[in-house]
Amino acid sequence: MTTPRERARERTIAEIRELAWRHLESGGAASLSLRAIARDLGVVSSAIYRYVPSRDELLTDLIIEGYQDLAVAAEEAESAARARGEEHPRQRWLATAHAMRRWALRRPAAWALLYGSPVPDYDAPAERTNDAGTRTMVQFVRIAVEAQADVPLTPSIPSDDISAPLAAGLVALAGQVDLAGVDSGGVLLDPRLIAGTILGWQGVIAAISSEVFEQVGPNPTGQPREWAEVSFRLTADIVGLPR
Amino acid sequence: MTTPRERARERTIAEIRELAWRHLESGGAASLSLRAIARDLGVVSSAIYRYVPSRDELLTDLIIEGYQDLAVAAEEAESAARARGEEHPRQRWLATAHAMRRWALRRPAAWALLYGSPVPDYDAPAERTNDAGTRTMVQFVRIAVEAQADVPLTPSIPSDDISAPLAAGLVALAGQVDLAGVDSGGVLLDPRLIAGTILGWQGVIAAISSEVFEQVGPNPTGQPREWAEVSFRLTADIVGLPR
DNA sequence: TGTACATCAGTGAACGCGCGTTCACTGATGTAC
DNA sequence: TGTACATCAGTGAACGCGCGTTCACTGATGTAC
Repeated sequence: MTTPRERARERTIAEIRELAWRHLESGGAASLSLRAIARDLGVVSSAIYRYVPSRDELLTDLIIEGYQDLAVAAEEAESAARARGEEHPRQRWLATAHAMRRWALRRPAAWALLYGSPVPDYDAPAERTNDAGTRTMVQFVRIAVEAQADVPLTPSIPSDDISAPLAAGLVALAGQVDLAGVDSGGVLLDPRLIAGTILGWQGVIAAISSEVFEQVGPNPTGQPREWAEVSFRLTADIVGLPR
Repeated sequence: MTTPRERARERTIAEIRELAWRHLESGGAASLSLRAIARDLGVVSSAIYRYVPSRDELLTDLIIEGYQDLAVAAEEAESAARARGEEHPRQRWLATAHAMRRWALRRPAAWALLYGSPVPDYDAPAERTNDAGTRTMVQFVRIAVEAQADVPLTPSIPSDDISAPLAAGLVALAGQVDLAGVDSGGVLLDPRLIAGTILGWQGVIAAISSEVFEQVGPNPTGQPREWAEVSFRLTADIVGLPR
C-alpha cells in the first residue's frame, strides 16, 4: 500500500537515476555530479540529499542497475533466439554475445562504467556488485552446461595447460558464483570447462570493448557486425560448442 | 650543441613527465592536474606553462610515451627470448605477451590510460598516437609473418567466416599500419592471417585488462601467471602458430 | 469533522576545496658589440 | 674584458568555473485525537 507521497518519492528517485545515466552517457563517470543532477531536476543542490545518501552510493546503484539491465537484455535475446528455433547452444551463445554488443553500442558510457577502467577515487563494494556483475557470465555457464548434458564438449584448452593448483583455483572460483538456475549435475567441476567458459565470456567482453573503445580505430574493418561475429565464434570454439 | 639553459629545460620537462606519471599511477587520468604537478615541482602554478602548452597536450605526450615504453619492453623481451634460444614463433609470441602483462602489472594506471575507457573530455589525436599505439600489434604481425615464411599457418578462423567485403576491409586495415621492419612478401594480404593476428593481439590485451582491472575479482584463480599463460596460448592458437 | 502536531520536501547560504588559464611583473642568465 | 640589451624562468594575483556536503530554516502535506 503506497501513499501518494511515497509514489512521488519513487518517481523522483527514478528521475534522478535517469538523469544520472544521461550525464554518464555524455560525460563519463568522472563527470557525474550531484549538483548537475539537481540543476536538471530543477531543485537546489542540497535537495538531492533527500534522495541519495552520497555520490558514491549513487554510482554503486547505477553500476548494479547497469549490470542488471545488460543481463536482462542478454537473457531476453537468448529466449528470443530459442523462440525463433535457434536452439543449438552455439546459436544461443552467439545470440547472447550479440545482444551484449548491441547493448554496449547503444549505451557506450554505461559499458565503460561496467567494463572500462575503474572510476578514480571510487571503490565498488564487491559484495554489492558481484551478483549482478557475474549474471551474464552465469548465462554463458548455463549454456555451456546444458550443451554438455547433450554432447560432451571439448574446450580448446589442452589438459596439460592446467596445473593442479590452477584447476583447484578454477573450481573454487566457480563455487563463488551464484549459479542459481544452473543445474550442473557436477559437470561444472571440470576445470577445463570452467576455464573455457570464463575465457569465452572474457573474449566476448574484449571484442565488444575493442569496438566500443575504438582500440583499433573507428570501424577498422568496415564490417563491424561481421567482425564481431568472427570474434564471437572464436569464443564459442574456446568452450568447445559444436559448430 | 646544448647550452646549460637548454639542458636545465630538458631536465625540468623530464621531471614534469615523471611527476605526471606518478599522479596518473595513483589517481587515474581524471586526476591529472597541472596545478598539482606545479606544487610537486615546487613552483607556482602558472610556471608550468613555460614547459607544457596545456593539460591535453601533456596527456597526449604521456599516452604516446606510454605506448612507446610498452612497445620497447615487449620488443626487448622478444629479443631476450631469442637470445635464450627460444626462437620458435610461438615462444616469441608468448614472451611478448608476458612482457606486456608484466608492464601492465607494474604500471596499472598507465595500462588503463592506454587500454581502458577513454578519458572524459579528452580526444586523443589519432594522427599523433596511432603509430605508437599499433607498435605492439606490429610486433605480433612480424612474428606471424616470419612464422608463415617457415610453415604455412592455419589460423583457427574458418575461411567461410570471412565475407568478401570483410576480407577487403581487413586488407585495407593492414595497409594503414606502419609495417616498417616487416618483410611481408605479400603474405600479410591473406585476410585470415590479418584477422587472426588482430584477434590474437586483442586477446592478449583482453586477458591483461581482465587481470589488471579485476573484472572477475582480485586474483580469481589463485594462479595469475599460469592463468595468463593459458589465455596467451589460446591467442597463439588463433593465429595458428604451431605448438 | 476540526484542530494540533509531526513528518517531510525543498530553500538558501555557507564551508572549503580544486581546477585551467591569463597577465603584467621581477630578476637572473645569457649574447652581441 | 666590460657593458647594454635580449631572453627566459618563475612570481603572484586574479578570473571564472565547478564540486560534495552541512545546516538552520520555511512551508506544505499528512496523521492522531
